[in-house]
Amino acid sequence: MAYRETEKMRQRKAEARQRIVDCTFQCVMDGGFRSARITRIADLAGVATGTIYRHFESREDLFAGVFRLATQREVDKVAEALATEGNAATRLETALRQFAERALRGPMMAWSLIAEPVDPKVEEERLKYRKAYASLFETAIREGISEGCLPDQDARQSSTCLVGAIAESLVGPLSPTQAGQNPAATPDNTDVLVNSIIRFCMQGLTGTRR
Amino acid sequence: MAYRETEKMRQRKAEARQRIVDCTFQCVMDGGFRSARITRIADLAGVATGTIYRHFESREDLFAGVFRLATQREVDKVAEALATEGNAATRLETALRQFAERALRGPMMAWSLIAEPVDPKVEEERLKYRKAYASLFETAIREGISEGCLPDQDARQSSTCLVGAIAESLVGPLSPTQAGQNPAATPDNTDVLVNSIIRFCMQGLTGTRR
DNA sequence: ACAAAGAATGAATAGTGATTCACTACTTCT
DNA sequence: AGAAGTAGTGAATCACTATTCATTCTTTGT
Repeated sequence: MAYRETEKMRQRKAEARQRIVDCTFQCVMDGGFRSARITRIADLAGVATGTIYRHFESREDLFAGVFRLATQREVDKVAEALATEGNAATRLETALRQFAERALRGPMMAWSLIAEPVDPKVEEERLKYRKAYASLFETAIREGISEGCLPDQDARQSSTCLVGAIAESLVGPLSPTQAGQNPAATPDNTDVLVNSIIRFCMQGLTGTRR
Repeated sequence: MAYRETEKMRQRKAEARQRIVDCTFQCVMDGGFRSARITRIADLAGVATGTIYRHFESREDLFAGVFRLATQREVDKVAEALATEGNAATRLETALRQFAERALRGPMMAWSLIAEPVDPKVEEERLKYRKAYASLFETAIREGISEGCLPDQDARQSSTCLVGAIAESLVGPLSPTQAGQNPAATPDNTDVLVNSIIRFCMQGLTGTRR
């Protein structure tokens, strides 16, 4: 034998792979999955199109991976918010706010994750992503119930409703309108929007007027 | 001149058009928009593929039209439920139930309307469709507030949350799992599901424990 | 320096179905 | 019956990119 993969090579490959992922990220942030072309990604990453296929099964596969990564970031942030001090209700509120505010700060990516029409494999990831959120919320709701700060309820159902209510509330503001940007995104507007979403959600959870 | 469109012809064309629409409906009910092929639709309707293009600008256009029709049906049903006797809260509850039950009764179509990844023009229709629901709910909420059976709130925001909460709760049960059918759809399960969705929604609206 | 691998390349290909359009068939009117 | 126009046809074309793969370039060990 004469060639054997060495650490240096392994690393170089890993870097290329990372670059591909990063550039895909970039493309999605710019125009969503639909408009992200393999050739464009390859150009940005400084590799040939063929090289992408040494690292990923297919375009869909690459996208699913990137979707999962983007997702993980977001879910982690929410998990973090749920892991702070305070009673469950407060923590849930913080987490919901985190979710909404982050989405409004990176609208194109958020739209892609929440609402952009995507290929089946990516859609599958989206289902998982939504379930991940729901699971986090569900756990917190359970804690709230045993803590006594939330009334007894179907925690799974409530968590699903939370995810839906936020997602739907964001779809309008996030949807990329063809010409120009949304008028929405002032920090002021954001606050008002987020607060009223949260109000509904917390009422739904607590059954108490806010 | 020698040929002039006559009533008979107009009618025959209208029938063909209708047949095309109906068959598209059928295809979508079977497998969603993505898998609905123009050739298949043409075959079912008993016309040549070219004929479809004498009636519709494009596939996307045809689909958008069908989406809108399907939507109209659903929205009308909800409007109907909101137009019955009783206070606004009760009517809203009825309407929410109507929405959810109808969706679970025609799961593939409901999934296509609510969550299937679709082309941009169709997605546009979906946005309108969701707004249509939200508007209906919004009006009812306003009525509820002035009737005094609902507390003061941001009616637009609450209505959006309602739509989101229901839609999200249905996506799981509706999603076509590749192999075989969902275990979900017994009438019994349906009731439990629908009731818990409604509970959350009504708590969100009223701020009162149910 | 050379041989034996593997990695990278990117022009060419391929798969998919929507869409076209030259043609035929039909309707209407004189 | 013929002229003039319209509707219907469906095989051929087109558009679009993801994907391939024969070839070239690098790396590694002797």
